[in-house]
Amino acid sequence: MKELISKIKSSIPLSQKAEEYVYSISKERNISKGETLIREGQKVRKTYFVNEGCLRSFCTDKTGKEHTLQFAIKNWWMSDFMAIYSNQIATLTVESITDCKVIEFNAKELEEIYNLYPEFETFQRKNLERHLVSMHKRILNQLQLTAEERYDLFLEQYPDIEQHTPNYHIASYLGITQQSLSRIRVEKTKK
Amino acid sequence: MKELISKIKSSIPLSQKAEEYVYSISKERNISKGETLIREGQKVRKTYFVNEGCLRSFCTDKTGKEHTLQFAIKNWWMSDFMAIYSNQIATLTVESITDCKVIEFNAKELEEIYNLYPEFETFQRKNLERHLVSMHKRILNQLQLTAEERYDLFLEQYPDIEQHTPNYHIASYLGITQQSLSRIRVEKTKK
DNA sequence: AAATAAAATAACCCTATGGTAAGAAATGTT
DNA sequence: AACATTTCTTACCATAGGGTTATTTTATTT
Repeated sequence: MKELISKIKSSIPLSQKAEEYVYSISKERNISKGETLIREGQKVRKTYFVNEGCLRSFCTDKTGKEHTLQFAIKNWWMSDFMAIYSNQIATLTVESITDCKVIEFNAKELEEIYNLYPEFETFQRKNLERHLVSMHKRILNQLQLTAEERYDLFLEQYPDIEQHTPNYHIASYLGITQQSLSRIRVEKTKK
Repeated sequence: MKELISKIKSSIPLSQKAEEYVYSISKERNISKGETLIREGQKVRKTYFVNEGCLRSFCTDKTGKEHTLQFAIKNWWMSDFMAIYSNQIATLTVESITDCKVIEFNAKELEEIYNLYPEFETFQRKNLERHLVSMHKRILNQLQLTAEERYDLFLEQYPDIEQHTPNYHIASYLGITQQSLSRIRVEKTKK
């Protein structure tokens, strides 16, 4: 819990009571590599804050192919936000691609904090802003960069992920096939 | 202003004072087609709420090609949120693609409402959630749909935009060239 | 209505990426 | 260490979409 609280405290003032409440509704969990935290088609009850390791969210299309929406590393939130915010069944699956330390929140209880402690709503609003910025950048990158440029950027943004996840997950994040990524990687070593 | 207030009131309770404050810092503006509201490279001072018409935000790459990030129709906010939330110079241009009625806010003053009226922060948090959901969907569509499927979806989501904007803006939103979109449209009429 | 400008389509060929399948390399398991 | 499984690479051809340029259509201006 330390991690989240220190993160919160550095960005907004948080009262003793608010801090205690956050403790009371959260649960530190050690997740081992390959666990599924949220499953497509089921109700989404949890939201996760990553302290260590990496989570991945993806959807599966009709042909069975996976498409990675996000990798969440330290200090990022992860859930199926489409499901939570629109009150629908999960369309995403969330799984751990490394051993992780996460803080688990019940999504409903997290909603209720806002009424009790407005300072927490400020914290969450800022997280949403940060998340939105990151999604805007992602969309623009997808529109204007080549697959190779996107891969370079990915390596910059997530320098630690490459070692921990198979390349086809990265490919599915970049919007290309495993084979195309392999080709790009090979050409890179030639240069 | 009526529009925004009614929108706010339907989603959250808003005190008389908060309502008056929102009035005091906002300005109704009639925008004619083709005006530039935010310009790439300049400081971003304004955020817009669309009551009528349609705004478009886009970035321009090294080769001069435009990439459309968003179309904003009734009840959506528009600005360069990357610039505002990261306190940087605009990388986007925002222009009107039809005559519009918008409510203009000074972005800084909008920040200050949150301290004065926490109920406004709730409103804004919900807007951010809605916006985030829309971006997540957009990314997943880009990853899993063909250009033609994305175009079909676009026509569903923005049935009124097609008549008001040149096709190359739509193409730049879909991530394809004007010529490819033309090809898709022609094939569609054959079917 | 004529002239001009802007947008859309068409036709060319080219390139990046996809699909499939097979083999090589790496990793995990007994 | 041997085997099985997973992941990565290679090679083939197929295809969607890009770049360029020309032509047609539509919209705008005079």
